[in-house]
Amino acid sequence: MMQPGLTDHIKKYISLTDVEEQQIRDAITAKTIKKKSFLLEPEHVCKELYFVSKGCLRLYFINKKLNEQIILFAIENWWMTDYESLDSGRPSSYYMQAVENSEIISITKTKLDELFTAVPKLERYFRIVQQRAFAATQTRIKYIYSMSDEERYHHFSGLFPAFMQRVPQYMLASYLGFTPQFMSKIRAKKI
Amino acid sequence: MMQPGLTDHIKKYISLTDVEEQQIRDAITAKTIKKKSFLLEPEHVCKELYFVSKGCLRLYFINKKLNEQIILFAIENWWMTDYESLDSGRPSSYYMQAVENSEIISITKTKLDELFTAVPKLERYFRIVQQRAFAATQTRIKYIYSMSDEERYHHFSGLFPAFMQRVPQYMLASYLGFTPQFMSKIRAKKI
DNA sequence: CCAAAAAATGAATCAAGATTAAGAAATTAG
DNA sequence: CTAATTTCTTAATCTTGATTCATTTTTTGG
Repeated sequence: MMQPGLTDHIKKYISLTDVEEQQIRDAITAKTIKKKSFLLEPEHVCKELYFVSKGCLRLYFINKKLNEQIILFAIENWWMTDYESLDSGRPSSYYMQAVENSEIISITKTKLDELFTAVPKLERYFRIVQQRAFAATQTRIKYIYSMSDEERYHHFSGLFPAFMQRVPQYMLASYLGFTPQFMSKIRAKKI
Repeated sequence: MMQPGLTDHIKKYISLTDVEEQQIRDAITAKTIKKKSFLLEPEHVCKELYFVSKGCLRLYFINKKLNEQIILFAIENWWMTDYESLDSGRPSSYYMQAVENSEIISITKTKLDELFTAVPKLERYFRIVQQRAFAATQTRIKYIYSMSDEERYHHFSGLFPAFMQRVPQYMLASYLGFTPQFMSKIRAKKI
């Protein structure tokens, strides 16, 4: 079953000729991945970028206290990769895992670089996508530094009520930077 | 006095013809700004991007407790703007201020958009720059979530000893997300 | 449908860092 | 050179959220 996939997303930002669209399709690989399966594990070099057509991914690492620490989620129409590893060629320190059964489009860094040469317009698409991602992360830092954990929980659940339903609470707690126990405590206060 | 400016930085990532270089020069404005002067204040719409040729900028806001909270520094060869305001046209909530007397290159969003049309190659430059900025912010979030404030202080001062000397301690404390008092406490332990 | 695993809750104690309130040191401007 | 402002430090107390450990609830797989 065909998802409203990558090229549709690209066409929201730039126009594509049929030829260009085909060049893109030739460079990418669609895959279906099951919940809990991994796209990347620590010590492996990250060689691909992933676009979520359907489903949800998380990027996390194991901190010193041996807890999972989620850095980022990606849902429909978001890209995810470990740019640090991808750019440097050094091993990643992250796990990238499907939180739900997901439809993913992957492209290797090599293929993407070729694609940038073949379809230079794509630079624009990625520039815009990257800029949005940066702005979102910037805003996240603002919230981390300006709200208490409890405030951030309420703020986040106000902004993304649907997403709250989609992932286990302990993952949200991790993403928001506190413990599941504390999350329970907040929720118990007022529902 | 001419700084090794923007076009030199651009040419680290893409090649430019003399014509293209001139087109860029025509679109930008160089300015010298004094320490403590503002490039952006809250309630104003951010209409420009700034590139630091020399000096240092900070982006901060006033939090609920009426303290300055620094979101980001920019030193030589970094861009700074409020993408949220720039993209949406809504008023910013940030101050952007020179931490040192600085040499800045500014370009309006309008001019930059024109420049992208005139010199499409620039999309690539900004895509790469944007990607690095995103990766850096991502890494920052990782550190926020995986280290204690004290650890983060030591980590940061290990990575950027020169920068530590450049800005007042209370600004570093703010950037790292804790109070100047706590910073003094850490420093008193062991120097 | 049931057993096992995963996820959520609860309560007691603890620790990192904030807050408050001085005061000392360093910078800056006139 | 000196007053004024800015920056840094110290110490006592307070708060938020972590830790620990146990239990309950929910989900999943066979």
